[in-house]
Amino acid sequence: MIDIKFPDGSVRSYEKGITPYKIAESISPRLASDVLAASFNDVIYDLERPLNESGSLKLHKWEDQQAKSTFWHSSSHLMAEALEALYPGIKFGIGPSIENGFYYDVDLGGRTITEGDLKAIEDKMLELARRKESFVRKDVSKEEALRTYTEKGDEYKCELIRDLEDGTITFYTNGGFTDLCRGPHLRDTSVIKAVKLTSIAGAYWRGDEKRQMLTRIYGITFPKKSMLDEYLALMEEAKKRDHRKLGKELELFTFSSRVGQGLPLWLPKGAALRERLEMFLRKVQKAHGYLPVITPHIGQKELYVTSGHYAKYGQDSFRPITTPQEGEEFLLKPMNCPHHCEIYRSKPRSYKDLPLRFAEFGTVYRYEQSGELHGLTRVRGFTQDDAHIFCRPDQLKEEFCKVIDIVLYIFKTLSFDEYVAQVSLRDKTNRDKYIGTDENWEKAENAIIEAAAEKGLKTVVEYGEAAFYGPKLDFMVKDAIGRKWQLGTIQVDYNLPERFELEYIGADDKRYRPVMIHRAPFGSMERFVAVLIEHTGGKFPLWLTPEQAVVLPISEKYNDYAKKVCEFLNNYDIRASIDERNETIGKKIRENELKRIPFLLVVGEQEEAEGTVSVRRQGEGNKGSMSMDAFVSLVNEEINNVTK
RNA sequence: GCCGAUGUAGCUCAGUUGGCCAGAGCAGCUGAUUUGUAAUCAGCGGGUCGGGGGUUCGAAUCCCUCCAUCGGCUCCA
Repeated sequence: MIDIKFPDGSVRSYEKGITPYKIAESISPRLASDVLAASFNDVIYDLERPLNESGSLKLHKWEDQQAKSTFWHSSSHLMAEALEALYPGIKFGIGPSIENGFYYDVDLGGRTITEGDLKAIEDKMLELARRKESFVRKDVSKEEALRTYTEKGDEYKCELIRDLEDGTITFYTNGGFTDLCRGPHLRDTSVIKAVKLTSIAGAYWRGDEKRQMLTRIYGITFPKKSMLDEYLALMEEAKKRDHRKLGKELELFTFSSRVGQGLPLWLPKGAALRERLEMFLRKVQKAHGYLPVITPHIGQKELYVTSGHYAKYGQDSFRPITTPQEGEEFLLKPMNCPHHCEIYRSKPRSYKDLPLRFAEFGTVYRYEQSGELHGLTRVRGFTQDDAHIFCRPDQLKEEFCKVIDIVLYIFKTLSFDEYVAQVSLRDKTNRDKYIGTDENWEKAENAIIEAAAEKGLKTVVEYGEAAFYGPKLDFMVKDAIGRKWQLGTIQVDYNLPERFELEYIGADDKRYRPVMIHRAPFGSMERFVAVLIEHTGGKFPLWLTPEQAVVLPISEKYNDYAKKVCEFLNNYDIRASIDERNETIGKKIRENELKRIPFLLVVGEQEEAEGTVSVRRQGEGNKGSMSMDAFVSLVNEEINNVTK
């Protein structure tokens, strides 16, 4: 007998060799039908894999990530089975589960698959799923595994097997398809009820651009048809919120192939929005002791040779700008830090001067690969809400805490209510990758961890994700429809102070090296505006939105009164305009609703007589009429509630 | 940069066995209408069919090339 401990702490005894599925059955038939995978001593197991020792067991239903990943991994095998049936001789790369679904990389020989073929593959998958084919696990020797795939002529699998250790290799079979796989898998295919193959793309074998390009087919599956419908509805919603689409519709920004790829042009409304965000941040930073500085868009090549960026990125980025002066070369700045280091160096610094916090909305240029450009989220010219804090090592933690305060204040004001912070630390097994002393790293990593804990941040720690020059803290927010975006970052840097030989004079009159913190709560104005558009669906908060109200005269007879209303509001710093086109009131309402203007003020005979406005809130309909003063208070109250 | 797809009016999109002057809706302009909470009516103007080259009696349609966009891969100081 073996003892199985459950998450609630209870322990039950079972016969040795019992499977997680049988255990689920012993608890309740309902559980047995819902359970998709199990974790035994924190390792994910097949439900049919015998348990031969005592340990702790958790049964995973769909809600658990472990269940989803098992479900999708099995789905990728199901897709592979369907593909092999439809395209005999096809070769397989890898087919893992991913955050939303799964993919499989395949080599079709000379054939191609297009979007039009996906339906047939989906149908085949559903047909196979209904056969209730079991996933059967089998241990094989390395020799046998190699022989199987050599016979099949699948060099990709052979390569994978060669990297595996003998004795750890397993095959899984579902129906007529057998795959090299460590598992785990579902009991059988019948629980896969809904299938959607979402896209098709090229992907290099093992992510190496010098190697064979395989065809990657993406898909997602669910245990219920209704879940697929929900998922597709969410995708639709995401499409509606796409910042590229809304940016065009709301006239916020555009691109021109004549200006160049990845170089956004901000239209008047977008510029107004962005400027307001900058003002907001400037105010917050001023209150936190930041000192605004301004630096040029270019710098001599030597500056970046000193910083080390030229050696690392010089060949792959914008090339130097030459001048009539022989040998003179300038670079577009790819970052603001070197300039800020030179500001630090502009005069001797005392330990009493620190921390120094230099802030700049600094526009930088990076030659991103053309295929990587995407709307405003990935561009070649962008403006960082940058600042560099130069401090003493003993001030590091406190400064970190203060930066976290700013970031959280921003999230709160802009209603990003869900977020996690990722702490990126060194890869402990490979210290050569990093510069700086162990002692400093230790100090910095602890400072970050402690600061995050003190501020009550929900964090995940990632080892090996630190930059070579220091550890960092990145913020990921969840938007209104649950998608995750990376925004702000806070990074510790020991490298640049060293390279620029930054110093301060200590209390003992000796020279010391300051620590530098890079931080950008938005990341960049471009990226942040993109995320804000997708988060709000274009319905920006009242204090931020380019146009707060529009006055709609019922007919041209009331244009004069509308003008009076508009001027009144403008006097109170409310951003209002008039729609005095000769159109029906219905049409004006429709169009201004679509422009997501928060307040529509209808005025006609009655309003003119009473000196009122009839207020309509975007998306909420008619709110009745009120005096102009009352409307001003209504707006101001809403704004003050958010930004105070 | 690589693989695949796409590119027709300001916007959304029709238009392939290659064949009269390339279409629609919305937007725009002109006029009528003077409107009470999500599209008033009529008329008019607008397109190097992404650019360039080629095949053909004839190209939006077929081929080559370049550019841009989209989905991925790789990358992200």
